[in-house]
Amino acid sequence: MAPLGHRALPGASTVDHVSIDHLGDVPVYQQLAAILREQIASGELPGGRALPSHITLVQRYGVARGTAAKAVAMLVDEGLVRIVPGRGAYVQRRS
Amino acid sequence: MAPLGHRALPGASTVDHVSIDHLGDVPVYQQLAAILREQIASGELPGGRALPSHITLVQRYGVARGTAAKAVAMLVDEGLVRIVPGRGAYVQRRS
DNA sequence: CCCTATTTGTTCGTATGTATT
DNA sequence: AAATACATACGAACAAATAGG
Repeated sequence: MAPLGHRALPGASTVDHVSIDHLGDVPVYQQLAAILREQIASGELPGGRALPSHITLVQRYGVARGTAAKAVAMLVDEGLVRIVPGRGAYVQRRS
Repeated sequence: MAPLGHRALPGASTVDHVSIDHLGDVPVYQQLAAILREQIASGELPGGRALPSHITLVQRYGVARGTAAKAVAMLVDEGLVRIVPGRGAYVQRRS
């Protein structure tokens, strides 16, 4: 069994973002949720702003769409994000 | 149990919940396959009806998704169920 | 009104890694 | 060692809602 792609994410583009560790103990969807949660907390993703789409997250972080959806779903459960059907995911405006 | 013909509401599930024994000798996926097979045979799951999704089976019987998939795959092999990709698993219409 | 594109949600299939028996 | 079971992850396909042309 091939020891899974061990390549260190070649597209390590301008680290405007944190990379995902596909080999560590922390699940990918939890890592991605943590990244987005941090961007919300820091104001990089302010209230009312749309989150990157699933497809964008897939391209930007190298994860599967289902994994991206799972990460966003976590933020929805936490009340940080609101889904608008057919539109996208938006950062909740805090009162 | 499960008196046929007294169904007031279409979606009202008779909670005749058969439990899975995770400690016995019979593999979980075989137990689950037997449960579904019985529901098909009894008409509780008639021809054309969609089987519960993997996720539903996970929540309802407390098994892993892979185990639920394995159980459904058995019914497919037996010709009792037909898979429609992206849709779900449907009970075969018997002639 | 119809068509297309975008986005989210959900489905099944499959593979991997780990733990247990 | 082998079978079983679970969690995670990726891929592909279908559906519904929305928006714009």
